Amino acid sequence: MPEGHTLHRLAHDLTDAFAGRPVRVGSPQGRFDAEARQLDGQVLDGAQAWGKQLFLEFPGERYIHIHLGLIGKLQLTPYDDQPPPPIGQVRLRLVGESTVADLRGATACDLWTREQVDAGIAKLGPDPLRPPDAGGDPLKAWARIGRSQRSIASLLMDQTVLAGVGNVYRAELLFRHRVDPYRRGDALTRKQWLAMWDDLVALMHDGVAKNRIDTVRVEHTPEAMDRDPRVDDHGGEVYVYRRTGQPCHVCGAVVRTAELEGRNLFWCPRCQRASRSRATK
DNA sequence: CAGTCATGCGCAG
DNA sequence: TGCGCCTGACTGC
Repeated sequence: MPEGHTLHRLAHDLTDAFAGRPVRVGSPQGRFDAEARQLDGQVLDGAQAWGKQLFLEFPGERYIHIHLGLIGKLQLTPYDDQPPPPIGQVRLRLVGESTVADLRGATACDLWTREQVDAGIAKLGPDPLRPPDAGGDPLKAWARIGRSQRSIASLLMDQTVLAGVGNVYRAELLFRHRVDPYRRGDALTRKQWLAMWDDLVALMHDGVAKNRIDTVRVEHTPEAMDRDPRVDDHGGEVYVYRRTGQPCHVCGAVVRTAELEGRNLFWCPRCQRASRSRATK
């Protein structure tokens, strides 16, 4: 679930459901209790995402900073009469007029000052889901990528290079641009990078709108190819992500996987032919 | 029904 | 480099 599109979608949905009115803030699990008490009953000003970081803004320049990590979820549930009782380890619960939001399993849920938010954002690279003049400048990422000997696969997942891309968008972006995951950053051209960025902007906006990651072009959809749709918990239609051992939708070669920096990498060895300058990490 | 693994990342060692 | 976070879908017995 949580790549950048998930957090931006949550920011939008939270603003819709809670902003501009008093919100009950609690921590049924207890771990965020002291902080929740300080915010309980205050008006939520709004929610914003930057990469995979989510910020809920309260009066007095106080922000709830949330990072879902790998297994975290922020679940919004509409209710009519009474909010349903919390289930499991709910670290943060927001209750609005007709919506309840429950946070479980997150890596981070802290109360931050404006200075902490600014410092946190300053560490992040540009976010494809932000406007070019407000944090979405692809040249800031290129300044790092274009002179790096590290692999493009490693660079794409480095949130200080660009913010919001996770393992699915990484694999799919590299496939769509026929780039070997191990190609060195400095072996890409500026033009190639800008084309990848533009594609990422479109893919991730589509992800926000649909709340899932679909990356196959129209000619490679299940309907167009007369094949079965994807059925696992990921759900989206993709070219290579978690398709190890299956035939590439484009060329039929067997999709490969390898571990890189503790994460699985997926690619088609034929469509994404290895370049001469391959990085080792 | 126990075990595995996952769209992430900070920190201990 | 490996663990913690501590959810939840899927797998194999």
